[in-house]
Amino acid sequence: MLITKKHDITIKEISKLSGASTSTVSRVLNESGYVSTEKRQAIEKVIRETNYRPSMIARSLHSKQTKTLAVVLPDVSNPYFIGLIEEIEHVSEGYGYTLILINTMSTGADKMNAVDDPEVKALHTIQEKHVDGAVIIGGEIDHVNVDSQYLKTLNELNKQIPVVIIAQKVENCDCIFVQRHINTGMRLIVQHILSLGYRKIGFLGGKPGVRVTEQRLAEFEKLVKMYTDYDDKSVLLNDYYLKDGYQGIEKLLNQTDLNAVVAINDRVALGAVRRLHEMGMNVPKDIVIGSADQFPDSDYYIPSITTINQHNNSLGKIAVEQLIRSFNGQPFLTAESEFPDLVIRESCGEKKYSNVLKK
Amino acid sequence: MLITKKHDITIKEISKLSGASTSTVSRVLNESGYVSTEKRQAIEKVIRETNYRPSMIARSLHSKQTKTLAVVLPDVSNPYFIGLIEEIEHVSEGYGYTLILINTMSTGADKMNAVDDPEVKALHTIQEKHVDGAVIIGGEIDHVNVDSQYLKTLNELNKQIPVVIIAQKVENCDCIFVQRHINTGMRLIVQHILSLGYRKIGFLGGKPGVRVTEQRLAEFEKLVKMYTDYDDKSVLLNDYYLKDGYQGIEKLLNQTDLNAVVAINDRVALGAVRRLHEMGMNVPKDIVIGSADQFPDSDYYIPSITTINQHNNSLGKIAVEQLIRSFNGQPFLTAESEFPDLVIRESCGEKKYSNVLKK
DNA sequence: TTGTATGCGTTATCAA
DNA sequence: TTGATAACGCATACAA
Repeated sequence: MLITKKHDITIKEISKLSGASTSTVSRVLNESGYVSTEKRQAIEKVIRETNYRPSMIARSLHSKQTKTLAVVLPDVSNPYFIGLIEEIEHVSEGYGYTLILINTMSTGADKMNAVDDPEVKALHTIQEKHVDGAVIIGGEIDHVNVDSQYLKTLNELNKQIPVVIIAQKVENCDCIFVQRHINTGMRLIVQHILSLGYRKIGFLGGKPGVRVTEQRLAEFEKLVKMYTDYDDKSVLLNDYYLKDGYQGIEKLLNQTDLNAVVAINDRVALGAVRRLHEMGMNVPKDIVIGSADQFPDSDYYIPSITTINQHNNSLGKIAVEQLIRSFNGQPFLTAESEFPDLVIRESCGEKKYSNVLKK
Repeated sequence: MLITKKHDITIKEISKLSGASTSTVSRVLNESGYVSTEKRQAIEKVIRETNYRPSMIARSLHSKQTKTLAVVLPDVSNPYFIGLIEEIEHVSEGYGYTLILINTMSTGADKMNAVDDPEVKALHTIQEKHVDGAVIIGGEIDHVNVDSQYLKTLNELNKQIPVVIIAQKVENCDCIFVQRHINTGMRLIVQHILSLGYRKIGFLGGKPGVRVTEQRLAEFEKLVKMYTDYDDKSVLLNDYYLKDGYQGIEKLLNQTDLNAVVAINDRVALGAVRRLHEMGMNVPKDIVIGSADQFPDSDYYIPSITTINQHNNSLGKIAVEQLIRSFNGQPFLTAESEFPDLVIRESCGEKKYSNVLKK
């Protein structure tokens, strides 16, 4: 059974059916120029009856804009990205833009050469689809050493359409950057734990070679060195997922003795809490776990996670607005997200636990 | 500072620069027809140097296909949908299709009239953008009484492009449906709890008026009535989120005495577990909580949630493949997801707790 | 107030 | 093997 879909109705047919020229139909479509009430009503009637909708693609060919934005990210299943997508979608919709979503991790292609690199491929797709602007979140651009081929492609794309990147600024990249406060969040959580009296503090999660992670680690080390005898065995980097907290915490505790751990985010924290539970240790009684990056739902965990609200979603709004400004030829503002907040919950315990300095 | 983006390079300019006609350039672009090695190399050189990429929108105007699929869903922050998006993205990418994402809840518009209805609007957008096919997940179509205006729009869209809906089949809708096993999952979890010996079992979460929820509830009631003295006070419907489990469990226990609860999904289950914890009750010792729909990560909760793996993601793959089949004029297969599996974890306890019939 | 003609970037038909 | 040219659906400049 071969399915034959009905031929799309065009402005020409509306023109014929209504006895007006295509120009006149176009005029009522765009509410531009003068059209007699008589003709207008006839045309509107036909449009209604035929369920006609002008083709955006034909329109785009003429107008040079597609009213479409692209969002590129490595992993839609990551809560950090999901919040951003939601916000970007919401704001874009408000401005009349539709979203194209590209999940670069989903390709699973080996990164053998530039052509097969999913991120480079994503940029090519963007160019072909002629979106009006693009938001890029994380991925290659987050690396300490950004692949030069990727960077080149990115800069070329940016010559054609405005590209906003949600990440820490990269020197030789011409795109617009929207970033989070770099060290504030980490400082807040580490100082909280130090203030509670803990002195054997570890760092868990995050990928080596990723700038945010390296920067957070540096800030962590700076602070911890200030107040404790720092031991670099108290650091374990792996990745950002639950399993990394789960597996990592055990390794970390085998390496060194700790009574507090800062996890790179709530997922890693949850993974760690779970493993500790299985090992017969209670959080926060036996060991406290804080997180440097709040994810949704972690207030429902047992224990709930003491963490940092980085106001990630505000980045999404800012990103889209920078794009819109760019369309209008307005200068972009130097953009940073809202100031991070410490969110005190259960996983680091309460004041009462901290009357004595915790060795 | 007004940003002037560089004029897009077109096939014409490649033609000029390479000294060949646009036809010839088009031929090397599409590897169609014969082109002398000499010309081909000249053209390829220019393409490389100029970084030229053909405009998909101009191509689409001619070819009548955009190589784009639309995905419409109510709420991207819902883990059930995220898993599907991920799968749909992955499979689509494999077939060379890009995704447009429409999150109907994000508009927040009041559903006062059909024109402002975000879901109807989404269908209009799809039509305008001339995507090749659409996947619709949940939303209005899930309601017991589907809005007639919406249904009409949906059927009209389906005349123009293939539309796959991931939901239980609706009688007067002509689209292709891809569905989950209706009652199997609920049966598995209820029978598990009954088998453990519990006899005072409640039902928590899900929205009244939504078909999946009503069907699951019906199945729940059927089974529970078979083995226990059923009391309709043991049912509380509200919604699908954490807060619904959190708030709902308390109300439910105020209504009636229970020693087991089936939650509509893992999020609701987690919300309930958390509230019970705060109320000083232990899960599973004081009360057991099972879930009818597995979400990611619930194996890390404390306690981990005993639940049903509905293999939701397989629906995403099936949906895209139905679309592709449709493009090729192949008949669609009656599609159901994989058979659900009971996932025994901690929240319903273990065998040892069930030696005696639990009143 | 309305209609004709042209162009947008590409592909395909048809000659050459 | 190659190059004009028409066509895709729409918007606009220009005429009428």
